[in-house]
Amino acid sequence: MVTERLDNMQSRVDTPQQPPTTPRAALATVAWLRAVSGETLDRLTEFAVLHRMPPGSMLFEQAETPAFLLCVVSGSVELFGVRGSDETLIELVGPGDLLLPAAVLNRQPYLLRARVLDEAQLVMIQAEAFRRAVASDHALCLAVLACEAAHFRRQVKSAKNIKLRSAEERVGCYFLKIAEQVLPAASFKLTLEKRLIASQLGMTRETFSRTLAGIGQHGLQVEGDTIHIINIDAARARFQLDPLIDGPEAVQPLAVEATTT
Amino acid sequence: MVTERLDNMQSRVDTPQQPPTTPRAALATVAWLRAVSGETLDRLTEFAVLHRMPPGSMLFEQAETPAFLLCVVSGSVELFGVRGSDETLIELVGPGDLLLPAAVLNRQPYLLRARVLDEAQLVMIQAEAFRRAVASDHALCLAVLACEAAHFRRQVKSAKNIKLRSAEERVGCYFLKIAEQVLPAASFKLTLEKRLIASQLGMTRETFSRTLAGIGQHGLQVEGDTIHIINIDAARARFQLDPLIDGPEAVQPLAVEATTT
DNA sequence: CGTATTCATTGACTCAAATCAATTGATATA
DNA sequence: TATATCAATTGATTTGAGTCAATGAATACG
Repeated sequence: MVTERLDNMQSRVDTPQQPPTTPRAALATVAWLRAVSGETLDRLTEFAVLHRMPPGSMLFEQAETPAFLLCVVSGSVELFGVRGSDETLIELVGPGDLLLPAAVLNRQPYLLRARVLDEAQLVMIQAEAFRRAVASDHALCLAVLACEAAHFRRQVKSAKNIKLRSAEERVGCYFLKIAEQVLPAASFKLTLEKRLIASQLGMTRETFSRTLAGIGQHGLQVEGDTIHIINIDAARARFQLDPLIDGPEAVQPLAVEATTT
Repeated sequence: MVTERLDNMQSRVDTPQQPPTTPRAALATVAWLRAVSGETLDRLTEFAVLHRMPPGSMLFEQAETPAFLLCVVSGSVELFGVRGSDETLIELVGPGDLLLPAAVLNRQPYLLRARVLDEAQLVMIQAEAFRRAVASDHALCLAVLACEAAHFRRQVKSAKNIKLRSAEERVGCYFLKIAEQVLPAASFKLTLEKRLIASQLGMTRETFSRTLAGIGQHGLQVEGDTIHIINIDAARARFQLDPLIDGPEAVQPLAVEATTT
């Protein structure tokens, strides 16, 4: 029995036994900032604050102009596209990830609404301080580029998932992907609320709920928030995972071959 | 009567009367590379080639590992998500844009298939040379970051469009957006094939075709590839453009306030 | 405690959009 | 000129998925 929450998210450098208490210490836990100099991190966090926010906290609203760059240290944040009273989950962001750095860099309005899902620690860096640091520190710029590249690829995968697969296939692949990860466990629990999975997969709660029964016919029995892996081969036969859709997309620091010049 | 093809695309620095004949000259036409030093552009194009490709040419296939970074100088390129014999248009790329730089930077497989739409001139830069240049030149790194940020935001907008709007709304907003841009013209022509618009908007050709009749009831009469703006207010009333979905998303070079340090 | 409130499930029904199929028109191609 | 080929339209039909509504289960709360 394993949980799947972190599968969608960035891995931490290490498992911090005690949470960081300063912005500086918090950034030190972010894996993809490894190559950035201490001085730059000092500069970034000089006027930064580290906040702990309870679930449900609104971090920013769609169309707002960013005042801060937010970095998730722990917990998780949901990013919604909003239209009137409708919300659709566009991205789920976890430890080590930035919240829409593209908007902050470009001084453009946020395209999404951000709300805390699991109680989160967040580093808040002044937007202008962040821009200046990116503009003046090459290593940071490279790291942010890698981060942004990962975000882009996640979006493309999500678009392919939604445009190329039926609702049942999306749900089936979502479960099968987790099942493959937790094998040889015989079952696993969902850590995400079903309404969020449904929204992320581009369907209504009801449709999602209904497809669960259908999934049961293909080796994955759903019982509440527990999924029992009854027949993995049947699931594999019905739902074919595609690494170009279902594969993980981690932030990769840019690696170049040794310069022979 | 105005065409709309370029609306989705990057603007050129200037309108080059004669097309560039060397990779170096080609990169000089790319607006967002303005701040990059001539030496770096020289280094980038040292082993680069400038190719002219006819419509239909396949540039790379999904799952391939990038050997080159491709930069579109003129013409346009379609990027498809592929599943078996199904293709869905994920992005349409025009002059001045890079083809999936994220994959090239990360040495990861392409998530999409690239095919020439309008005869295109392309600069092909060795992948490793590109990575080295980004790793060693801060200005280039910043420029690519801005480019990648724009791509990310385009993807988010597309996801919101598809997940929050009905098929008719997507089509209506697509046309209305162009109509607003060409006003006070009374009509405009589509430069994109309808099947491509349909695919980009996440629907079948047939559905797209049918919605055209419905759109006609709201002030936008479709006749072949010409759209007549009969009643712009009716169209505005039915299809509400949202800048956070329909707004343009150009590559913006990072600007920082003057350092007062 | 009982009582809201939120989430999940289920049923009945509707409807939007896909599918299948045929036709037209336009553009190549032999 | 006849013949493929492909894009677009249109009709008939199916179906996948949304909507509306009711219920149960779990959790929060006064």
